[in-house]
Amino acid sequence: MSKINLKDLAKALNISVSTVSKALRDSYEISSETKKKVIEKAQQLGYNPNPYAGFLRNNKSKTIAILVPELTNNYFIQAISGAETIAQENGYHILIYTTNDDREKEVSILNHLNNGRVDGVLVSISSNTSQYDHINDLIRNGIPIVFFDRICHEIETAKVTTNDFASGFTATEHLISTGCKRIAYLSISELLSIDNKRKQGYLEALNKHDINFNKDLVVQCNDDEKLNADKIKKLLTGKNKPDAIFACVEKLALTTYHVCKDLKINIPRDLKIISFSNLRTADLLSPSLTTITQPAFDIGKEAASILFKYLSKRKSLIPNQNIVVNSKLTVRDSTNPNL
Amino acid sequence: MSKINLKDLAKALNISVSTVSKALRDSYEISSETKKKVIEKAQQLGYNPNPYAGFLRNNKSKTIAILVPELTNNYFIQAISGAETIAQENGYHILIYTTNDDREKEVSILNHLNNGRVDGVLVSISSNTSQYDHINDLIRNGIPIVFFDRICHEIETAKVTTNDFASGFTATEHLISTGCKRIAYLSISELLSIDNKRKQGYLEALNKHDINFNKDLVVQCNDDEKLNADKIKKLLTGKNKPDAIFACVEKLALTTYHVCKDLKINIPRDLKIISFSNLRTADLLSPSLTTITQPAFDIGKEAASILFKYLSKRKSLIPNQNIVVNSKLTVRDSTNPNL
DNA sequence: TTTATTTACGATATCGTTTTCGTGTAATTT
DNA sequence: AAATTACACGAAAACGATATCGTAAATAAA
Repeated sequence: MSKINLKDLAKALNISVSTVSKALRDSYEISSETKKKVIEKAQQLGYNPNPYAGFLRNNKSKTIAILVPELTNNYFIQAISGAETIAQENGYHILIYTTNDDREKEVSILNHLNNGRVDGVLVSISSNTSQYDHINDLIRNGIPIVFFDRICHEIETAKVTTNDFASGFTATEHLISTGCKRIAYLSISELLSIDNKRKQGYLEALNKHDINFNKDLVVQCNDDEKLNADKIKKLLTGKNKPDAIFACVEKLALTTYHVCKDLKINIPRDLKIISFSNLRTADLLSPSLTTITQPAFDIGKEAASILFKYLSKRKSLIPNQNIVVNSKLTVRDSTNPNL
Repeated sequence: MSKINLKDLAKALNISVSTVSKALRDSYEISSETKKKVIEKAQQLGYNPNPYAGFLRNNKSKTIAILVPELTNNYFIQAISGAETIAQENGYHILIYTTNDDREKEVSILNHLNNGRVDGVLVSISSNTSQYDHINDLIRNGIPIVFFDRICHEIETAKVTTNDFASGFTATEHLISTGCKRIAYLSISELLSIDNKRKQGYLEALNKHDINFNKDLVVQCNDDEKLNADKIKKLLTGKNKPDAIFACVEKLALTTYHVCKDLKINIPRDLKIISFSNLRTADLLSPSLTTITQPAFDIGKEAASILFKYLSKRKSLIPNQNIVVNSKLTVRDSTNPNL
C-alpha cells in the first residue's frame, strides 16, 4: 500500500528500473505503449517518487528559502505571499526562516543553507547586519540570492525594492503641503539602506522647501518598543516639538499613535502623521492613517520570478540589477489639515 | 573550496569515510583524538554535509510542512510564527503552503507531501473541505498530522484549538450585558467546526438569557469580500436590524466596519461589534474593537511541540487528543454602551 | 600462555533516483 | 546478402551519508 518505489514498480511490470524511470520522465527511448503501461501501474499502485533521492542525484531540490527579520509584519507577509504564489506556479517549495533581527541567527541560518538544501534564497537582511561574508559564501557556492526590501548594495545580485528616496520625498512634501514646518523623522536603523534612502528623500524635500534641518527631529529607534515609545514621548513633550511625524516603518507609526493616545495629543490637529505601511486597516484607524504603501505582494512576486528565471537557466550568478517597484501615497485623515 | 564531501575529508585525513562519518556524529567507536582531528579538518575545509543524502538514508528530513488557507491573516501568521520558534529550537525546518481555501489545492499539496518530503504536517484545513481521504492517506503512510484551529474531528490525531464554544458564549453574553437584544452572527463557513462551535456558544447564550433566536440574524458569509459586504449591508438596512454583530472571524468585522462607514452607522451607538480577532491595531481602530483574542502564537507553539514530541519518539501515530488554549475577551469601545 | 573482551577502525551495502552506456532485435540501406 | 541505422530496453555507476558488519590490535581474564 505505502512506500512503493521504482523497484517495486519495475517488479510489478516485469521490466527494469531504468525503463520505468525513463518512462515516467517521458524519455524518447521508451515506446509509447510501455509508457502507458508504466503510468497506469504507477497510478494504480500509488507510486510517489522519493524527492530526496532525486535531489541527491540531481543536486537540485526545487526548494528555495525565504529569510526575513520577522513574520508578524504586514510587509513581509505580503511579500512572502507573493513569492509563494510564484513558487506554486513554478513547482517550487518554500522554506521559511526568521532572524528576529539577530545577526548571529542570520549568519547561522545562511551557513546552514550553504549545503545544497535550497536552490536559491530570497533575503531581507536584518537591520544590524554590516558585514557580508556569510552571504558571499552562499553565492560562491552557487546558491543564488535575491534581495528584497532590506538589501545589501555591496553584493552583486538582483535587488527588488520600492522607490524609497522618491517616496520619502513625496511623503515629506505632502506633510509640508499641509503646512507642517517641523517634521520629525522616525528612523528604525542607520544601517538599513531603505531607511537611509527614505531619510535622504525627507532631507531633500526639506531642502527644496527651504526648511532648515534640525537633527533633534530625527529619532533613532530600534526593535525595543518600550524604548521607542519613550523616545517618541520625549520628542512630543520636549521643547521644539514637531508638528508632524514621518515614520519610516509601520511599527513606529503605531507606537506614535499609542503615545499620542496616552498624551492626549490630537492627530492630526496637533500632530500630523505619515508612515510607510502595509496595514490593511489604515483607513479604519482613529484617525485613518496616511500611508506610503509598498506593493509588497508584487515585490515578493518579482523577487521570486527573478530567482526562478536564473534557476531555470541553471545560471547561479545573477547579474547586479536593481528592480524598483513604485510605492503609492494614500492620503487619509492623519495628515488632514482641516480637522 | 566548495563542495567538500565526506570522501574528500577522508582523503585529506588519510582515514576511511566511515570513520569520518562516525567521528562527526560523535560515535563511541571513535577515539577522541581522531574525533578532534576530524572535526578540525572539517572546520578547516568548510565541510557542510549534504542534507539530502542523510534524508535519503534515514528517511527523515527534519522538515515539516505548515498548510494554511492563507498567509495574509493575523491569526495564521502568529500561529506560524509560534511554530517556527519551536522548530528553530528543535532544529526543524518549515515548508509553507497555502490553499487559498481551495479544496483541490489542499488535496494536491497534501498528496504531494505524501512521499517523505516532510516528517510531519501542521494543518488548518480549508473551509470547504468535507472529505478526508487525502489526509488519511498521509497518516496511513506514517506522516503524522497535527491540526490547529480549523480541525477535522473525524480524524484521530492531535488537535489544538481555542475554547470556541465558551468564547462564543462569552462574546454573546457580553453583548447582552450591554443591553443588546438582536444580535447577529456573521458566519464564515458552515463546514468549519470552529464556526459551528462559536455559533453554538452564541445560541446557548441567547437561550440562557431568554432571547429568541432569529435565523435571519445569522448571515452566511464566505471568501468573497464584495459579496459579504453586500450581505452585511442588506442586514443593516433591512427591517428587523440587529443592534449588535458578533463576527466569527476578524475579516468579517473589518468588512462590517467598512459597511458602517459607508452607511454612516455609528458604532457602538447604533450597532455594537465584537469579533474573534488577532488584530494588533484593534485598540487603534475607530472605534476600538472589542475582541475575543486567540493565543495564536501559543497555539502554533503547542501544535508544533506535540508534533515534534511524537517525531522524536519515532511514533508516527499520534493518539486522538484535543488541546484547548483559552481565548481572552478584551472589551473596547465597539461594545461600549455609554458612547 | 591461551582465551576472551574491549577498542578503534575499514569495507561495504543501502537509501531511491537518474543517466550513461551497452546490447540485442528489427528496420533500412547498399 | 551484408552492412548500417534506428529502436527499445537493461545493467550498473553514480549522488553523499549512514550503519551494519567484520577484523586487527590491545588489553584483560583464564
